[in-house]
Amino acid sequence: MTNSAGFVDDYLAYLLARASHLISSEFHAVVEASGLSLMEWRVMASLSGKDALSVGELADIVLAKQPTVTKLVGRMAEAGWVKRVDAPHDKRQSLVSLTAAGQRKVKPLLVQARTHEAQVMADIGLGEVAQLKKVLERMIAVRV
Amino acid sequence: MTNSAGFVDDYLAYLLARASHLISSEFHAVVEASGLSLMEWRVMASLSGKDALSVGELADIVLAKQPTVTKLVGRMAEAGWVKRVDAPHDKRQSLVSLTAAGQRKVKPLLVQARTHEAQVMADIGLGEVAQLKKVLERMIAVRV
DNA sequence: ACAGTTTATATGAATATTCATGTAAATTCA
DNA sequence: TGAATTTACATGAATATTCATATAAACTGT
Repeated sequence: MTNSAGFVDDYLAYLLARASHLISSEFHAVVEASGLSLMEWRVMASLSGKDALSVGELADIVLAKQPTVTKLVGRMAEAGWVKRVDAPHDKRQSLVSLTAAGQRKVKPLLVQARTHEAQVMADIGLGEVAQLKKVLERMIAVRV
Repeated sequence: MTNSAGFVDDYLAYLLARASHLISSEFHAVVEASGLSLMEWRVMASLSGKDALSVGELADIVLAKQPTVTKLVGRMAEAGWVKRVDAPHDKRQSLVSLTAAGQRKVKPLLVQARTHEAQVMADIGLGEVAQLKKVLERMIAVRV
Protein backbone atom coordinates (compact mmCIF):
# COMPACT_ATOMS: atom_id res chain seq x y z
CA MET A 1 0.00 0.00 0.00
CA THR A 2 3.02 2.24 0.19
CA ASN A 3 3.38 3.33 -3.36
CA SER A 4 0.00 3.46 -4.97
CA ALA A 5 -1.07 6.73 -6.54
CA GLY A 6 -2.23 8.91 -3.70
CA PHE A 7 -5.84 9.87 -3.41
CA VAL A 8 -5.22 13.40 -4.55
CA ASP A 9 -3.32 12.63 -7.73
CA ASP A 10 -6.31 12.43 -10.04
CA TYR A 11 -8.75 14.41 -7.93
CA LEU A 12 -10.22 17.37 -9.79
CA ALA A 13 -10.28 19.71 -6.79
CA TYR A 14 -6.64 18.93 -6.17
CA LEU A 15 -5.54 19.34 -9.78
CA LEU A 16 -7.23 22.73 -9.84
CA ALA A 17 -5.66 23.77 -6.56
CA ARG A 18 -2.22 22.62 -7.64
CA ALA A 19 -2.35 24.19 -11.09
CA SER A 20 -3.67 27.40 -9.61
CA HIS A 21 -0.97 27.46 -6.97
CA LEU A 22 1.71 26.72 -9.55
CA ILE A 23 0.76 29.49 -11.94
CA SER A 24 0.20 32.01 -9.18
CA SER A 25 3.51 31.15 -7.57
CA GLU A 26 5.40 31.72 -10.76
CA PHE A 27 3.94 35.17 -11.09
CA HIS A 28 4.24 35.73 -7.37
CA ALA A 29 7.95 36.24 -7.87
CA VAL A 30 7.26 39.18 -10.17
CA VAL A 31 4.67 40.58 -7.80
CA GLU A 32 6.93 40.37 -4.79
CA ALA A 33 9.73 42.05 -6.68
CA SER A 34 7.50 45.09 -6.93
CA GLY A 35 6.83 45.02 -3.19
CA LEU A 36 3.28 43.70 -3.26
CA SER A 37 1.77 40.60 -1.73
CA LEU A 38 -0.33 38.28 -3.86
CA MET A 39 -3.49 39.55 -2.21
CA GLU A 40 -2.49 43.18 -2.72
CA TRP A 41 -1.83 42.42 -6.37
CA ARG A 42 -5.23 40.77 -6.70
CA VAL A 43 -6.96 43.76 -5.18
CA MET A 44 -5.15 46.21 -7.39
CA ALA A 45 -5.66 44.15 -10.54
CA SER A 46 -9.35 43.87 -9.71
CA LEU A 47 -9.64 47.62 -9.22
CA SER A 48 -7.75 48.54 -12.34
CA GLY A 49 -10.08 49.58 -15.10
CA LYS A 50 -12.91 50.14 -12.62
CA ASP A 51 -13.86 53.33 -10.85
CA ALA A 52 -14.37 51.55 -7.56
CA LEU A 53 -15.51 48.33 -5.92
CA SER A 54 -17.13 47.84 -2.55
CA VAL A 55 -15.38 45.84 0.14
CA GLY A 56 -17.89 43.05 -0.36
CA GLU A 57 -17.37 42.91 -4.10
CA LEU A 58 -13.63 42.87 -3.57
CA ALA A 59 -13.89 40.05 -1.06
CA ASP A 60 -15.83 38.00 -3.58
CA ILE A 61 -13.41 38.71 -6.38
CA VAL A 62 -10.17 38.14 -4.50
CA LEU A 63 -11.56 35.00 -2.84
CA ALA A 64 -11.09 36.20 0.72
CA LYS A 65 -13.36 36.85 3.66
CA GLN A 66 -14.78 40.28 4.28
CA PRO A 67 -12.81 41.07 7.47
CA THR A 68 -9.64 40.04 5.68
CA VAL A 69 -10.35 42.50 2.90
CA THR A 70 -11.34 45.29 5.28
CA LYS A 71 -7.95 45.01 6.93
CA LEU A 72 -6.07 44.44 3.70
CA VAL A 73 -7.63 47.59 2.24
CA GLY A 74 -6.74 49.45 5.42
CA ARG A 75 -3.08 48.55 5.02
CA MET A 76 -3.13 49.36 1.33
CA ALA A 77 -4.74 52.73 2.01
CA GLU A 78 -2.00 53.53 4.52
CA ALA A 79 0.53 52.60 1.87
CA GLY A 80 -1.19 55.02 -0.46
CA TRP A 81 -2.20 52.56 -3.17
CA VAL A 82 -5.97 52.68 -2.66
CA LYS A 83 -8.43 55.08 -1.12
CA ARG A 84 -11.88 54.65 0.40
CA VAL A 85 -14.78 56.67 -0.93
CA ASP A 86 -18.24 56.87 0.56
CA ALA A 87 -20.84 55.27 -1.63
CA PRO A 88 -23.29 57.83 -2.93
CA HIS A 89 -26.44 55.74 -2.55
CA ASP A 90 -25.65 53.37 0.27
CA LYS A 91 -23.82 54.81 3.22
CA ARG A 92 -23.09 51.36 4.60
CA GLN A 93 -20.80 50.55 1.73
CA SER A 94 -17.23 51.64 1.60
CA LEU A 95 -16.03 51.88 -1.96
CA VAL A 96 -12.40 51.27 -2.72
CA SER A 97 -10.51 52.66 -5.68
CA LEU A 98 -6.94 52.95 -6.84
CA THR A 99 -5.01 56.13 -6.15
CA ALA A 100 -2.86 57.63 -8.86
CA ALA A 101 0.13 56.04 -7.14
CA GLY A 102 -1.70 52.72 -7.11
CA GLN A 103 -2.38 52.97 -10.82
CA ARG A 104 1.26 53.68 -11.52
CA LYS A 105 2.26 50.78 -9.30
CA VAL A 106 -0.03 48.21 -10.90
CA LYS A 107 0.27 49.25 -14.53
CA PRO A 108 3.53 47.45 -15.35
CA LEU A 109 2.32 44.38 -13.47
CA LEU A 110 -0.75 44.14 -15.66
CA VAL A 111 1.53 44.00 -18.68
CA GLN A 112 3.82 41.45 -17.06
CA ALA A 113 0.81 39.33 -16.09
CA ARG A 114 -0.32 39.15 -19.69
CA THR A 115 3.21 38.30 -20.73
CA HIS A 116 3.40 35.52 -18.20
CA GLU A 117 0.04 34.21 -19.31
CA ALA A 118 1.20 34.22 -22.92
CA GLN A 119 4.24 32.24 -21.87
CA VAL A 120 2.10 29.63 -20.14
CA MET A 121 -0.15 29.43 -23.19
CA ALA A 122 2.85 28.97 -25.45
CA ASP A 123 4.18 26.19 -23.23
CA ILE A 124 0.89 24.30 -22.90
CA GLY A 125 -0.60 25.04 -26.29
CA LEU A 126 -2.80 27.91 -27.33
CA GLY A 127 -5.76 25.74 -28.25
CA GLU A 128 -5.55 23.74 -25.10
CA VAL A 129 -5.48 26.78 -22.88
CA ALA A 130 -8.38 28.33 -24.78
CA GLN A 131 -10.34 25.13 -24.20
CA LEU A 132 -9.23 25.10 -20.55
CA LYS A 133 -10.45 28.65 -20.06
CA LYS A 134 -13.77 27.82 -21.63
CA VAL A 135 -14.37 24.92 -19.26
CA LEU A 136 -13.25 26.94 -16.24
CA GLU A 137 -15.57 29.77 -17.21
CA ARG A 138 -18.41 27.30 -17.53
CA MET A 139 -17.63 25.76 -14.15
CA ILE A 140 -17.69 29.19 -12.60
CA ALA A 141 -20.86 30.24 -14.40
CA VAL A 142 -22.73 27.02 -13.69
CA ARG A 143 -21.85 26.71 -10.04
CA VAL A 144 -22.27 30.24 -8.81
CA MET B 1 -14.04 53.18 -17.68
CA THR B 2 -16.47 52.10 -15.00
CA ASN B 3 -18.01 49.05 -16.48
CA SER B 4 -15.49 47.34 -18.72
CA ALA B 5 -14.68 43.73 -18.02
CA GLY B 6 -12.21 43.74 -15.16
CA PHE B 7 -8.66 42.67 -15.72
CA VAL B 8 -9.12 39.41 -13.94
CA ASP B 9 -12.17 38.18 -15.80
CA ASP B 10 -10.34 36.36 -18.56
CA TYR B 11 -7.02 35.91 -16.82
CA LEU B 12 -5.93 32.29 -16.66
CA ALA B 13 -4.41 32.51 -13.20
CA TYR B 14 -7.61 34.03 -11.90
CA LEU B 15 -9.91 31.54 -13.59
CA LEU B 16 -7.89 28.73 -12.07
CA ALA B 17 -7.94 30.33 -8.64
CA ARG B 18 -11.65 30.99 -8.80
CA ALA B 19 -12.59 27.55 -10.09
CA SER B 20 -10.36 25.93 -7.50
CA HIS B 21 -11.82 28.02 -4.72
CA LEU B 22 -15.34 27.30 -5.89
CA ILE B 23 -14.97 23.53 -6.01
CA SER B 24 -13.03 23.39 -2.76
CA SER B 25 -15.59 25.58 -1.01
CA GLU B 26 -18.43 23.34 -2.01
CA PHE B 27 -16.72 20.34 -0.53
CA HIS B 28 -15.49 22.40 2.40
CA ALA B 29 -19.01 22.26 3.82
CA VAL B 30 -18.80 18.47 3.96
CA VAL B 31 -15.32 18.59 5.45
CA GLU B 32 -16.29 21.07 8.15
CA ALA B 33 -19.30 18.99 9.08
CA SER B 34 -16.90 16.23 10.05
CA GLY B 35 -14.90 18.63 12.20
CA LEU B 36 -11.87 19.06 9.96
CA SER B 37 -10.39 22.13 8.36
CA LEU B 38 -9.62 22.14 4.65
CA MET B 39 -5.92 21.79 5.37
CA GLU B 40 -6.48 18.92 7.79
CA TRP B 41 -8.57 17.20 5.14
CA ARG B 42 -5.84 17.70 2.56
CA VAL B 43 -3.24 16.23 4.86
CA MET B 44 -5.37 13.22 5.70
CA ALA B 45 -6.40 12.63 2.09
CA SER B 46 -2.76 12.83 1.05
CA LEU B 47 -1.74 10.32 3.70
CA SER B 48 -4.50 7.87 2.99
CA GLY B 49 -3.26 4.95 0.99
CA LYS B 50 0.33 5.73 1.88
CA ASP B 51 2.35 4.39 4.76
CA ALA B 52 3.80 7.79 5.57
CA LEU B 53 4.98 11.06 4.11
CA SER B 54 7.66 13.42 5.37
CA VAL B 55 6.78 16.91 6.51
CA GLY B 56 8.47 18.29 3.41
CA GLU B 57 6.55 16.01 1.06
CA LEU B 58 3.33 16.95 2.79
CA ALA B 59 4.09 20.65 2.50
CA ASP B 60 4.62 20.22 -1.23
CA ILE B 61 1.43 18.23 -1.68
CA VAL B 62 -0.90 20.38 0.40
CA LEU B 63 0.55 23.57 -1.08
CA ALA B 64 1.64 25.08 2.22
CA LYS B 65 4.93 26.19 3.71
CA GLN B 66 6.96 23.83 5.83
CA PRO B 67 6.49 25.62 9.17
CA THR B 68 2.76 25.69 8.53
CA VAL B 69 2.72 21.94 8.04
CA THR B 70 4.94 21.28 11.05
CA LYS B 71 2.42 23.07 13.24
CA LEU B 72 -0.60 21.65 11.47
CA VAL B 73 0.74 18.15 11.97
CA GLY B 74 1.42 18.97 15.61
CA ARG B 75 -2.20 19.92 16.16
CA MET B 76 -3.43 16.88 14.24
CA ALA B 77 -1.20 14.60 16.27
CA GLU B 78 -2.65 16.05 19.48
CA ALA B 79 -6.10 15.38 18.09
CA GLY B 80 -5.03 11.78 17.50
CA TRP B 81 -5.49 11.70 13.72
CA VAL B 82 -1.85 11.40 12.70
CA LYS B 83 1.36 10.26 14.33
CA ARG B 84 5.01 11.05 13.74
CA VAL B 85 7.48 8.26 13.09
CA ASP B 86 11.23 8.57 12.88
CA ALA B 87 12.52 7.98 9.39
CA PRO B 88 14.69 4.87 9.24
CA HIS B 89 17.34 6.19 6.89
CA ASP B 90 17.33 9.92 7.47
CA LYS B 91 17.08 11.05 11.04
CA ARG B 92 16.37 14.63 10.01
CA GLN B 93 13.04 13.66 8.52
CA SER B 94 9.90 13.29 10.53
CA LEU B 95 7.49 10.96 8.81
CA VAL B 96 3.80 11.45 9.30
CA SER B 97 1.17 8.75 8.99
CA LEU B 98 -2.51 8.31 9.77
CA THR B 99 -3.51 6.70 13.04
CA ALA B 100 -6.30 4.12 13.04
CA ALA B 101 -8.62 6.86 14.27
CA GLY B 102 -7.43 9.07 11.44
CA GLN B 103 -8.16 6.37 8.90
CA ARG B 104 -11.66 5.91 10.26
CA LYS B 105 -12.16 9.67 10.21
CA VAL B 106 -11.06 10.20 6.63
CA LYS B 107 -12.55 7.09 5.04
CA PRO B 108 -16.10 8.39 4.57
CA LEU B 109 -14.75 11.71 3.33
CA LEU B 110 -12.80 10.00 0.58
CA VAL B 111 -16.05 8.47 -0.63
CA GLN B 112 -17.91 11.76 -0.37
CA ALA B 113 -15.13 13.52 -2.24
CA ARG B 114 -15.47 11.12 -5.16
CA THR B 115 -19.22 11.59 -5.08
CA HIS B 116 -18.85 15.35 -5.16
CA GLU B 117 -16.39 15.09 -8.01
CA ALA B 118 -18.81 12.89 -9.94
CA GLN B 119 -21.49 15.51 -9.41
CA VAL B 120 -19.27 18.25 -10.79
CA MET B 121 -18.40 16.08 -13.76
CA ALA B 122 -22.05 15.38 -14.41
CA ASP B 123 -22.84 19.09 -14.28
CA ILE B 124 -20.01 20.21 -16.52
CA GLY B 125 -19.79 17.22 -18.81
CA LEU B 126 -17.74 14.08 -18.46
CA GLY B 127 -15.73 14.64 -21.60
CA GLU B 128 -15.00 18.23 -20.78
CA VAL B 129 -13.79 17.44 -17.29
CA ALA B 130 -11.63 14.61 -18.61
CA GLN B 131 -10.09 17.07 -21.05
CA LEU B 132 -9.73 19.64 -18.28
CA LYS B 133 -7.91 17.16 -16.08
CA LYS B 134 -5.57 16.25 -18.91
CA VAL B 135 -4.58 19.86 -19.48
CA LEU B 136 -4.16 20.51 -15.76
CA GLU B 137 -1.98 17.44 -15.42
CA ARG B 138 0.12 18.64 -18.32
CA MET B 139 0.45 22.10 -16.81
CA ILE B 140 1.62 20.56 -13.57
CA ALA B 141 3.97 18.13 -15.27
CA VAL B 142 5.48 20.70 -17.61
CA ARG B 143 6.01 23.45 -15.12
CA VAL B 144 7.42 21.58 -12.13
C1' DA C 1 -43.71 56.23 9.51
C1' DC C 2 -42.00 52.71 12.24
C1' DA C 3 -40.76 48.09 14.34
C1' DG C 4 -38.49 44.15 12.69
C1' DT C 5 -35.31 42.28 9.52
C1' DT C 6 -31.62 42.22 6.46
C1' DT C 7 -27.34 43.94 4.55
C1' DA C 8 -22.53 46.09 4.58
C1' DT C 9 -18.65 46.93 6.96
C1' DA C 10 -15.69 47.32 11.11
C1' DT C 11 -13.42 45.53 15.09
C1' DG C 12 -11.35 42.79 19.00
C1' DA C 13 -9.95 38.33 20.36
C1' DA C 14 -8.59 33.88 18.91
C1' DT C 15 -6.21 31.30 15.62
C1' DA C 16 -3.23 30.28 11.76
C1' DT C 17 0.48 31.38 8.74
C1' DT C 18 4.90 33.07 7.64
C1' DC C 19 9.57 34.80 8.15
C1' DA C 20 13.91 34.39 10.05
C1' DT C 21 16.67 31.56 12.21
C1' DG C 22 18.32 27.55 14.99
C1' DT C 23 19.69 22.66 15.37
C1' DA C 24 21.05 18.47 13.82
C1' DA C 25 21.78 15.11 10.34
C1' DA C 26 23.34 14.05 5.67
C1' DT C 27 26.26 15.03 1.76
C1' DT C 28 30.26 16.82 -0.83
C1' DC C 29 34.85 17.07 -2.05
C1' DA C 30 39.59 18.40 -1.30
C1' DT D 1 38.40 11.70 6.79
C1' DG D 2 36.72 15.92 8.16
C1' DA D 3 35.57 20.84 7.24
C1' DA D 4 32.24 23.15 4.55
C1' DT D 5 27.84 22.96 2.61
C1' DT D 6 23.29 21.49 2.11
C1' DT D 7 19.03 19.53 3.61
C1' DA D 8 15.04 18.65 6.87
C1' DC D 9 12.53 20.08 10.39
C1' DA D 10 11.42 22.93 14.57
C1' DT D 11 10.58 27.21 16.89
C1' DG D 12 9.75 32.08 18.45
C1' DA D 13 8.33 36.50 16.96
C1' DA D 14 5.87 39.04 13.59
C1' DT D 15 2.07 39.19 10.63
C1' DA D 16 -2.26 37.88 8.54
C1' DT D 17 -6.62 35.62 8.68
C1' DT D 18 -10.82 34.31 10.71
C1' DC D 19 -14.63 34.02 13.95
C1' DA D 20 -17.95 36.22 16.55
C1' DT D 21 -20.10 40.14 17.16
C1' DA D 22 -21.09 45.20 17.03
C1' DT D 23 -22.78 49.18 14.53
C1' DA D 24 -25.24 51.59 11.41
C1' DA D 25 -27.77 52.03 7.24
C1' DA D 26 -31.27 50.17 4.07
C1' DC D 27 -35.29 47.58 3.28
C1' DT D 28 -40.02 45.31 4.31
C1' DG D 29 -44.64 44.97 5.45
C1' DT D 30 -48.16 46.95 7.90
